[in-house]
Amino acid sequence: MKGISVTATLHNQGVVGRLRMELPSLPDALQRVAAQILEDPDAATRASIADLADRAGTSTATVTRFCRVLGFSGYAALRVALAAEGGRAEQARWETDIDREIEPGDPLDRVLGIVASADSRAIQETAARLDLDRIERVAGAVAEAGRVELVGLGSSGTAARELAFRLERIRVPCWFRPDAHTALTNAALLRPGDVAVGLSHSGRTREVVEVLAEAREQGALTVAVTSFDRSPLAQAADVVLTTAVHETTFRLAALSALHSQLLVLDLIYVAVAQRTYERTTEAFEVTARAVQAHRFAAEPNRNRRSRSQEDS
Amino acid sequence: MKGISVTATLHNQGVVGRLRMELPSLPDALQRVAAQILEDPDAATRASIADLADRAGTSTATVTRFCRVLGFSGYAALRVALAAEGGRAEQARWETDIDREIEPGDPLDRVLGIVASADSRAIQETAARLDLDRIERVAGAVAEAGRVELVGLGSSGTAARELAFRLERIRVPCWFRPDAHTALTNAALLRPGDVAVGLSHSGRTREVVEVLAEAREQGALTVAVTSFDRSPLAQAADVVLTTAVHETTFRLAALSALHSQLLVLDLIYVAVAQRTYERTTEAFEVTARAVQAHRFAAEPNRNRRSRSQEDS
DNA sequence: ATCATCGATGAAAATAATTCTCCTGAACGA
DNA sequence: TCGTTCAGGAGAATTATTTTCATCGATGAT
Repeated sequence: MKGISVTATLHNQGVVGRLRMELPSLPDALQRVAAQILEDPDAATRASIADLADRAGTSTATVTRFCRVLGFSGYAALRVALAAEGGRAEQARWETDIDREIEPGDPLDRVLGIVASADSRAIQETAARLDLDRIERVAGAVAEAGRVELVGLGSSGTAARELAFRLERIRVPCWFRPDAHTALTNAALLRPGDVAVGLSHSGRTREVVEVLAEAREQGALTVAVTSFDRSPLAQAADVVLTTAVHETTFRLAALSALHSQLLVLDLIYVAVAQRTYERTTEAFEVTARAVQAHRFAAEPNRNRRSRSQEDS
Repeated sequence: MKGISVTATLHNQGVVGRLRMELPSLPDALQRVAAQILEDPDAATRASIADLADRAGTSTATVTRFCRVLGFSGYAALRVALAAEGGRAEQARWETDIDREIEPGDPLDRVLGIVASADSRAIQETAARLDLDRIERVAGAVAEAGRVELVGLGSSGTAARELAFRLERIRVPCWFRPDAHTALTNAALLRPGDVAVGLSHSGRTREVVEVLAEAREQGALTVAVTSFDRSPLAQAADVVLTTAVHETTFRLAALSALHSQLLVLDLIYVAVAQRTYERTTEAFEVTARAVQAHRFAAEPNRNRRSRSQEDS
C-alpha cells in the first residue's frame, strides 16, 4: 500500500553520481553495497534486496539502511531510480564506455579516448547536478563583495587562478592565493559582505579548509567547490557547489575534476557578469584594448576578427 | 530472493507503446490497469501494486496477471521497465544543445546548457582532430629535455600552469612563466634538446610568439598549442598542436578553448609519464606522501584511504 | 589502563507487498 | 438446462522489506 516516495532525488539527476560522491563518507558495509551497485547498476535493478545484500556480503537490513541514507524511501524507490538512470544511459550511447585505468603501455589513441570521454562526462554530470540557486547566491555575493578571496592548491589552484583572472577583468576586487600562508593572512582580513571561495576536489586539503574556516569566522560568505559534499571543506562552507566525480579511477577523476571545477567557475563568472552588466561591458572594452596592443594584427584575410579579451 | 527476470523486455521497444497496442485486446479488468498506467506511467513506478489495483478498481491479483500477460516476471519488473522508459524520455529532453551567444538576460539554466555543451563539444572535437604523432613527438622531447619552458598569458597561462604543475610532479625540469619578461630571458637560455611550449588560443599573443621564436633560435624544440594553425604562433613553432574551436561565438569559444587546451596538455602529460614510468611512479609516491600530510583524515570512520597526488 | 559511550552491524521479529490457489459467476454453445 | 470456459476476486501462502534489538569494537574520557 505504501507508495514509493522520492523526496530523495532533491537536486535530482544522477543516483549513481551521487553515490560515487558520497561513497568515501559512508561506513564500511554501506560502501560495499555502493560498490556492488556501481559495478553494475543495471543488475541492481533486477536483483532483490536479499541478492544485493548477499553480493555485498552484508545483511538486508544494511541495504535498507543504505537506501535511507541516500534519501530514498526504501529499496523499491532506489531500484526505480536506478532503472530510470539506466534508461537514460542507454539512450546516450555516444559515451564510449571505456572506464579504465590508464596503463603505462596503452597506445596513445586509447588514452585519448579514455581521457576525452572522462572529461566530457565530468562536464555533463556536473552540469546535471549543479544547483543553480546556489550559483546565483554566490554570484550575488561576489558581485557586491568588497573583496573576494580564492584559495586552492595544486590543480584546484589552477581553476581558482582562472576564475580570479576572469573576475578581475570585470572589476571584481578579487585575489587568488596560491599559497596557504598568504591566503590565511588575507582571510583574516575579510569582513561581512566579503566572499571566500575554497576549491578542493577531495574537500580535504587542510589549508583550504582552514582558510574557509577563518573567513567564516570573520563573517564572510564562504563557498566550497568540491566533489564531496560531506567533506570537511563542505562543512566549513556556507554554500557548497558540487563538482561531479565520474570516479572512473582515482587518477582519472583527478584529471577531469579540473574540467568540472572550471565549468562551475565559468558559471559563476557569467552570473556575476550578468549582474554587473554596465561595469562589465565597459571593463571589457578597456581590457580588450589593453590586450589588443600585444597582438599581432589579424592575418591579412582570414577568419572572423579575433578580438575579445577572453582570448589569449 | 527471487530476482526480477526480464525476458519480456527482449523485443524491447517501449512498454508503454506495446501497452497501447495491446490494450484493445485485453480483458476488461486488465484494460483498466493498462489505462491507469498509460495515464501516468511515472506515477505507476511509484505506486505499490495495491495502489495501482485500487485506482484501476480491481484486485492486486489482476495486476499481477497483467504483468504476466505483458511478459514480465512480476510487478517489480514492470515497475523497473517503466522507470527505465521514463528516464530515457527525460534524457532526450536534455540533449538540446544550443548554439547561441549568451545574453545578459539569459536565465542561468540556459547559460548552463550552452556553456556545458560548448565545453563538451570542444573536448570531443579537439580529440577528434588531434594529431597523436605530434603528441608523441612532443612527449618524447619533453621526457628527454634538459629543461622545459611553458609560456602563456591569460587563460592560456592557466593551462600552462597546470601542465607545469603536473610535469614537475613527475620530475620533469619544467617552468611556467606567467610573465613575458622572465619567459623571454629564460627562453634565451635554452639549448638544443630543450623544449619550449607556447600556448595561445588565437595564436597572436605577441609575447608568446616572441618567446617561441627566441627558443627556436637557441635550437630548442618549439611547440605551439593554438586553435589556429596558420597563426603567427604556429609559424614560429616546430610542432603545432591544434585545439578545436567550435565556431560558436567568440566569447564562448574563448571559454571552452581552455578545456581544449587542457585536453591536449593532459595527453602530453600522460604520454610523458608513460615514457618515464619508473621515474614517474616513484615520484608519485613521494609527492603523494607529501600531500597526504596536509589532508584531513578521511572521514570519521576510516574507509579506504583516499590518496592520489593528482587530487587537491 | 579501564570504563563508558557511540555508531555500525547483522539476526531475527514484524510488517508489508506480492503471488498463488481456488472459488464464483457470467457467457456461450450444445 | 447443463456443461464448459474463463475473467476476476478473496484471501491464503509466500516472499520481500523494514524495524527492532543485542552485540561488537573503536574511541575518548577519567
